[in-house]
Amino acid sequence: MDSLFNSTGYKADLLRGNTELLLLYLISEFKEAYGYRLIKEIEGRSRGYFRFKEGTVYPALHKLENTGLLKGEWKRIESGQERRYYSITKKGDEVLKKKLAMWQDFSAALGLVLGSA
Amino acid sequence: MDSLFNSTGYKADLLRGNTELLLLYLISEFKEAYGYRLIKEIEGRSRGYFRFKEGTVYPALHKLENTGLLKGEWKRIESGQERRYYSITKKGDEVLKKKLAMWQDFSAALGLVLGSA
DNA sequence: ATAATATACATAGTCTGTCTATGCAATTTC
DNA sequence: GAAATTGCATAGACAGACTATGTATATTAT
Repeated sequence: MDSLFNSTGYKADLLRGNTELLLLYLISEFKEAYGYRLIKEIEGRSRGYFRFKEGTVYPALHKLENTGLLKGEWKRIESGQERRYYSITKKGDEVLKKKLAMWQDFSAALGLVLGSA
Repeated sequence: MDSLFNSTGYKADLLRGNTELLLLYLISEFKEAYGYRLIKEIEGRSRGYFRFKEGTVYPALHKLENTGLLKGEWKRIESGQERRYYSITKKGDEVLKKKLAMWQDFSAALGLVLGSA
């Protein structure tokens, strides 16, 4: 199939570069969050628009941790399950600010070209 | 270098999926346009923000023509140079409308998550 | 005159983020 | 006890934007 859409309902390409922004933003807001929770939170806040794939989120979190933007820690909850909790680092906070500004600049520029800022 | 930016000044990832939107939009507005003109027009309208690469635009135009969204035609101008002029097809116009709506939905959803629509 | 810049198009190859698909394991709900 | 949910993981496919390079003519600057 050669559709504009994929299983998520939106074009995956649009997400490029914004996944990290969303993850950093929410982890910063929550102080501490784990992958599964983030997937559900993003889906909820966007009223079901975003439906992040595990194959997108977990590798992204690993990368953010490996590059020092997040700090991860395993915690065992009452039920016995393990969860990896992430918190944002100082460096991560700086990158978050930059990515936010980049998104705003980008969408403003696109609006300029489309004549409908 | 592990910068957030590339030579264009913005993160290339953000452009993903939006290049075709911009090209279709401007060709639709101009009725007829050629690659080099589009590059300059997009740069001008975005006040220098977008600086499309030839390696991005020409292959994109070829793809849009091959998939029937654009119709291309060689024309020789007075100076003797050849230009390939593109016009939008009926199918291209439908896709443009969809892509515009997709962009609006996407940025609205992102705004919801970021709590700053 | 001639060197540099602008116009105008082309394409092979690289890079990388998202997706698909699959796997494991415990818990909760039907 | 079967199915769905929670929770994490990763290999491989895919595709779009980039880098780099090539061609050719025209214009501007020195």
